Amino acid sequence: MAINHTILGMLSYQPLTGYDLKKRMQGSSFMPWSGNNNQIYKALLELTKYDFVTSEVVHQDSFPSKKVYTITESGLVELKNWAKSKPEAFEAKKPFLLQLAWGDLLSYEELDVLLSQYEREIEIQLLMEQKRPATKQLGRSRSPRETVLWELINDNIILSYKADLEWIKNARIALSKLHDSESVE
Amino acid sequence: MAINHTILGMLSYQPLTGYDLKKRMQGSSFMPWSGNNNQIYKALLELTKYDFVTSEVVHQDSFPSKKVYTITESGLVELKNWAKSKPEAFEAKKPFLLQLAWGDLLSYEELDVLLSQYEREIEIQLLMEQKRPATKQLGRSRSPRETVLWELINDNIILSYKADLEWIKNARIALSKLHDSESVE
DNA sequence: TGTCTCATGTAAGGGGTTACATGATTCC
DNA sequence: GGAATCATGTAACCCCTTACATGAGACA
Repeated sequence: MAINHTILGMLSYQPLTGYDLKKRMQGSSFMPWSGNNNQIYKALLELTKYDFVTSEVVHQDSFPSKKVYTITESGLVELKNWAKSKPEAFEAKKPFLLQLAWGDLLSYEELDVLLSQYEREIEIQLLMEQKRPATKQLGRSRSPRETVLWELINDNIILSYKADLEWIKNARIALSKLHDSESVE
Repeated sequence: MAINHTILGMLSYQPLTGYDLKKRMQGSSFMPWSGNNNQIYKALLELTKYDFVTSEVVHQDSFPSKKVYTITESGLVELKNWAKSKPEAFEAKKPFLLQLAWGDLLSYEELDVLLSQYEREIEIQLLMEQKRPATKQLGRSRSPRETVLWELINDNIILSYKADLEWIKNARIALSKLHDSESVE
């Protein structure tokens, strides 16, 4: 359950409430969760149970009371151990590839519409990613190295969109060439 | 629920049993499901309910009886409409990026071990993908264009691994340069 | 008056996973 | 004798999502 460790990670910068965590999660794209209440408040309960975090209720005059969570010593140890643990390969869900797999049911025109729609979609995602102020949500950098790490994360996301864009452009060319050669015959 | 349409797609080649579908799903990497019974037999029930497939029980002497599913006319229409529907962008789950995000807790040595483990992991995935006989599981090609589509799908998967490999190599270089510059100071 | 922000939680349900259950045959 | 293949299904559980519930203050 990486979401628990991700929360620990965010708390390693500073104490935060569930509400804060939710906003940070929603504002960052390398955290693959929607940042819904259900997950976050449940995760905080679990982290409390394992003594990885402690919480303190803070009363506010003009706002509802909030629970501020702070990472513990053993929480930091857990976070570091997780950060060192053997990495897994990524898993991609690409429903577009499934559509393409049965694309032979479509005409060349329909296929090209499909491909161009996908191209535009990926372009939009890429632009949104490039506009986004990187990883600023996660607290101030603790070292120059940490800044580099965040840039690398950002690069990875951007590169995966760029790779898909390259691919789709070549795919469109390949299919239009095939179309031309077939209409000549 | 793309799995239902994926099953329709596989049935568009030929009638198949749930067991056949499971094996095909497990043998192909662009279908992001484990191909477990629960999903497949439930999906077949649902497809039957909507009259997108019909089934026929075939008795066998040396094996258990099997239910062979056949796609209907309306199932084919549904499949084609889905194939034309507006494509979504891919979604990637990259737990490694989450680990990297808190990588500043590690030493340079620990970080490089982590990066090299990831590099090897992606290399292994890439090799497995390149060894795999593409999309041969899904029935014989119905047209030259379909063959091209399958090659494109295969390319996409391979390219996404290659893009990540490129990235991790550059990441390691960037971090080792930073390390060198810091140890000089 | 209505919507937004702050703030914590619960409910219902979809989608996915592994493991279990059964039972014959085939291959080492 | 033991594992693998053929074949269909169920059970338990995890993770994640949207929507609901409450309730005050700010802002237009």
